[in-house]
Amino acid sequence: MAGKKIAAPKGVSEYFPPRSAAFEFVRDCLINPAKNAGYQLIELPVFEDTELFTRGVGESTDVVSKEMYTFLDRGDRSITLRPEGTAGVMRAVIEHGLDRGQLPAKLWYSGQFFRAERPQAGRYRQFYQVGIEAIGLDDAAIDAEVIAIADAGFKAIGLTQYRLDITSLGDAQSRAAHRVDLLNFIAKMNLDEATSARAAINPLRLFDDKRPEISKAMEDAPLLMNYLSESSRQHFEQVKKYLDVLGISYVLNPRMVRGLDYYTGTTFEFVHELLGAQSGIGGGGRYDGLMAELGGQALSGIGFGLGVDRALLAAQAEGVISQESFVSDLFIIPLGERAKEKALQIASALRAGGKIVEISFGDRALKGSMKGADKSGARYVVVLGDSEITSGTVEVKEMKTGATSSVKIDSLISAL
RNA sequence: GUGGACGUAGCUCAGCUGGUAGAGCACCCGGUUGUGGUCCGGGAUGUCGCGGGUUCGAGCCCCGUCGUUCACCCCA
Repeated sequence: MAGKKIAAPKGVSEYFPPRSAAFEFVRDCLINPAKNAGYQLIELPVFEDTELFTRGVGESTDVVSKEMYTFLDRGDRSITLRPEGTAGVMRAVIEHGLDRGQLPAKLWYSGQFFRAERPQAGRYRQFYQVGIEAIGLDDAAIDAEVIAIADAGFKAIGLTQYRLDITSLGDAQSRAAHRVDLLNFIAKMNLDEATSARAAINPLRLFDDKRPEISKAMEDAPLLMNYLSESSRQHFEQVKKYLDVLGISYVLNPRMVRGLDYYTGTTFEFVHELLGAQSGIGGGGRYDGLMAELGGQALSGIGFGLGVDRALLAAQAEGVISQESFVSDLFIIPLGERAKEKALQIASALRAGGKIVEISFGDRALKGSMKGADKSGARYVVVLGDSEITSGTVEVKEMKTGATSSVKIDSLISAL
């Protein structure tokens, strides 16, 4: 009869009481600024045709080449659990013509994402993200607004010990010009095999290498920032100006690298100071070629993904989440069968009126039920027995003060 | 995928040079009839991650495996 215990799959993040309340709080903090800015919900599948990611995110990226959960479904279709959100949103926008109305199309989403990496502090195989996408607008003001929305979410949580890194990856011409010089520079560097292989795929990656000898050598490497075309440069100047107007401080980081191939122009990253190696709590940027790459019209886009798990970790590291226990309005303790039935009726009436009501079932000892009421943080407690039912009156006890007062059962809702 | 640390009750952990398991918190019951938070008394709980080996005997030693964790790679 004793079955073997089944554990959760490796590396997933799970939230259960009491911490789940903090998770919910953090997630809502990150979502609300998007809603307040007029973004609308898009709810998408967690699995997609594998080709969406190989084409959209880029075959050469680590995410696609070694971190995807890919499998064949029963119809022999290659399916992949989504490793990020933007590609799926673009697919849906193109498929359902969401780009046919007034632009920009402004969408937000939240949910689980999947990457088959080795788990680590703040890095899970299933993780939660909140994201937004603004599609079809080139105005630099939207870049700043998108960044501001992310920033507002982190501020709503109460985070202060983080910084915003921004840079511009420029347009195609900017990057092509820079790439030639960068490859020449790297060719003189005498790298080990694995590293030069990475450099061949995307030379920008070397800017991100944490090994001291590499990062030292890269100090003199040519920066993409100095190769920006005139239009890219102007756009970026505008973004910075709008950020200044918004009072959002940022660090210009020309060595910043993002892991997804589709980024162009403005890119940014929020980095938390107390988090250890996986310190990115959110990031995003422009992806002006993605729509066309996926078969849609050539529209630009900008968006972000924010890590709910990491934001929660950051909030705990900063100690900004108040230990707010669950609080119900009323806790009813029925004594006896008749009282149990009455309690069910009272509770459903009060709940219909929007009150949070719990009933202590199971015929526990009164003392135990009272302890349960205490633990739940209930504001009021009512003990319901035969005498209360016949009199139609209960003693309502306020848990914080211990004071009681008589209330007609029928007028409980107004008394609470 | 690579490397280090760890894996004992629900949680946090103790367990000396190998001799068949403990504390605190939490939980349950009680301290005279139906009112919590303090205090006192009592109680239940573990195949010591799993599998194998060494040994008269292993939670303590060895090997493997799974998991957790930290770092690299990479990223939210």
